[in-house]
Amino acid sequence: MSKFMGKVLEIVHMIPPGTVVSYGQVALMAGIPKGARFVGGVLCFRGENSPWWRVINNAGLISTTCLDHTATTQKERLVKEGVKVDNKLNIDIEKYRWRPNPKILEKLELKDEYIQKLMEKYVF
DNA sequence: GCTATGACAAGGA
DNA sequence: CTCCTTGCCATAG
Repeated sequence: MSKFMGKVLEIVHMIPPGTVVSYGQVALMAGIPKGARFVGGVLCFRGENSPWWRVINNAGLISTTCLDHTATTQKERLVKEGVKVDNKLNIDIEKYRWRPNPKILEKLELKDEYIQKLMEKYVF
């Protein structure tokens, strides 16, 4: 397991139940500002032991194509945690988005510029 | 080291 | 919001 894979999984494990994050957010927190696509690959390959269903795209839609983790399964898991998902797999991401504490960001040993972007984009 | 690939993102229409 | 195009990154082989 490479260091980025570990980082991504580590972050996914931190996501609290009932909240969701976008691939781009996870990628940014992992130190890969534009590696959103890579996040999906990691979740498909190593998603068995991670809450992969709390990760959706920035448009608030479930977009999994992984045969082992179907969209319907993801929807059910989210609904079970209290997240509303309509028939079109649409989620009010801004309402359920996870806003990580500064302590967590600090723990990830992120560069200041990444923290700045996270604060501007998601927390602030 | 190079190419192809993927559960994406951002910007324009 | 939807649809299309372009750019991205790390990984696998």
